[in-house]
Amino acid sequence: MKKIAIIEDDEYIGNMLAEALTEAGYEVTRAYSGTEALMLLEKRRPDLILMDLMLPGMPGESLLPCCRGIPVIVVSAKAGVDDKVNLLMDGAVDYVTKPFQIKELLARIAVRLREAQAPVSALLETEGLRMDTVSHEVWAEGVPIHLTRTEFAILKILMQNPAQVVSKSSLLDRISSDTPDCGENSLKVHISNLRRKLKAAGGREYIEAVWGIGFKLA
Amino acid sequence: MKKIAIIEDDEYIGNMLAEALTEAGYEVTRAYSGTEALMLLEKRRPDLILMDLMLPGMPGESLLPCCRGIPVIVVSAKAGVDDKVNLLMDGAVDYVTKPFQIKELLARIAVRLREAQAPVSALLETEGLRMDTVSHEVWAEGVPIHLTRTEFAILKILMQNPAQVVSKSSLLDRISSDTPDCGENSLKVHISNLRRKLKAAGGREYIEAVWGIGFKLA
DNA sequence: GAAAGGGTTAAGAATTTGTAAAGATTTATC
DNA sequence: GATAAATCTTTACAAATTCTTAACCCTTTC
Repeated sequence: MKKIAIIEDDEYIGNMLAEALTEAGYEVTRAYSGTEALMLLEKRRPDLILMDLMLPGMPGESLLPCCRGIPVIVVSAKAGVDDKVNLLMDGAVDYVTKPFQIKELLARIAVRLREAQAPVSALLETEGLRMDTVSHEVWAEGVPIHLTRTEFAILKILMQNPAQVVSKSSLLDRISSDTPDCGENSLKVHISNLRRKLKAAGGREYIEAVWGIGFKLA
Repeated sequence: MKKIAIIEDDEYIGNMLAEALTEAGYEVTRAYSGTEALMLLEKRRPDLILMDLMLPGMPGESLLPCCRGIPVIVVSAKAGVDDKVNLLMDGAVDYVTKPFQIKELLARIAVRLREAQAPVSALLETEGLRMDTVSHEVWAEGVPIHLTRTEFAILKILMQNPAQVVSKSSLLDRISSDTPDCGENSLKVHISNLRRKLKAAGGREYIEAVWGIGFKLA
């Protein structure tokens, strides 16, 4: 569970934030002044910090350099462009002006927490078929399959339009950047090869021909 | 020099952005439609993307998933909270509403580029391989390896994108700051040499070729 | 039953990748 | 500043993979 620190002296806003964040599944810790915040940073290293600018004892600006390594979102009533620019340049990763919509703040928090984790992958999934368009891997019923560039491109288009008929001309057009010389004849062969590989791994038919129109995934 | 892609069909706004960014020291490339944007992404990997939502041919929402790995800042006239939340959840890293202050946008751009630059850690690790990007040391299965500058740059890119296929053109583009004269032929040789060194130390293959696409770490 | 669309196979053409060696360039050393 | 070492690029060619063509069959439609 991700830990979020709220550094805010206003009781009302602080409570509202704490409630919303707890409900969203975060673990919340709070500080009401700059000195308190410093202790909190040391003791319970939060994954993200929400910081008000006007704090008793210490301006938020002075606190920023102490937060190195932890993303800080500034929540402030100061709406001036120069305020924003200065804070962002000083190390804050985002700046939200009061009054704010809690939904938007939650989304911005999610963005910052999302970034550290999640290795990039783009998964396409239909019944029985799985394709990672980033690593160029394909599985049928969990069995890995080796596809050539063109076969991969064809299957990708079909999987991006599941249960839709894709015309031959549309298919040819969309793979033309990879293989400009591919004609209808050639496409037939690629589809045939693709089917053979899919069946060998998955044990059943995946690509269905729609007479006179094109192809679709079963 | 950092490359920023502007995906915007409005001439006036696009020009203004391009001018401001150029003046701020960025290298700007532009696209005026969704399909154009896709080509641009593939050909010249930008470090950051500024995207308008309402594009001819393709809504920005559909373009977002194709930008994986590159931070996208959405610049839109839609100011609704739900619009923002949806886009941020879909993968955008920030959302700026028109009209906007160019100063603030520049600051937000700087934040995202700052983050991308400061590597999460100086140590890159994948199965069996370890790289210290600061001291320029590399180990395979614990055995130290001496790599040349270009070999190091290539391996670094592959290790920053584990299990992802990196196209040859993208690879060339990203090492061009180190070795501007390196062509596809030369790249083949570097990869070959790199493989030999890795195998001599680690005893197995690490770099895998994906036919017609590029290379990836096994 | 003829015509057109779809499916399969095999083989040669074309493309891409892998490796070695030599020349060109940069960097280090004395 | 000259020489040696290291590194990078080019060239050439072999090996592997993939693409297209062409021929032939089957199925559907009219």
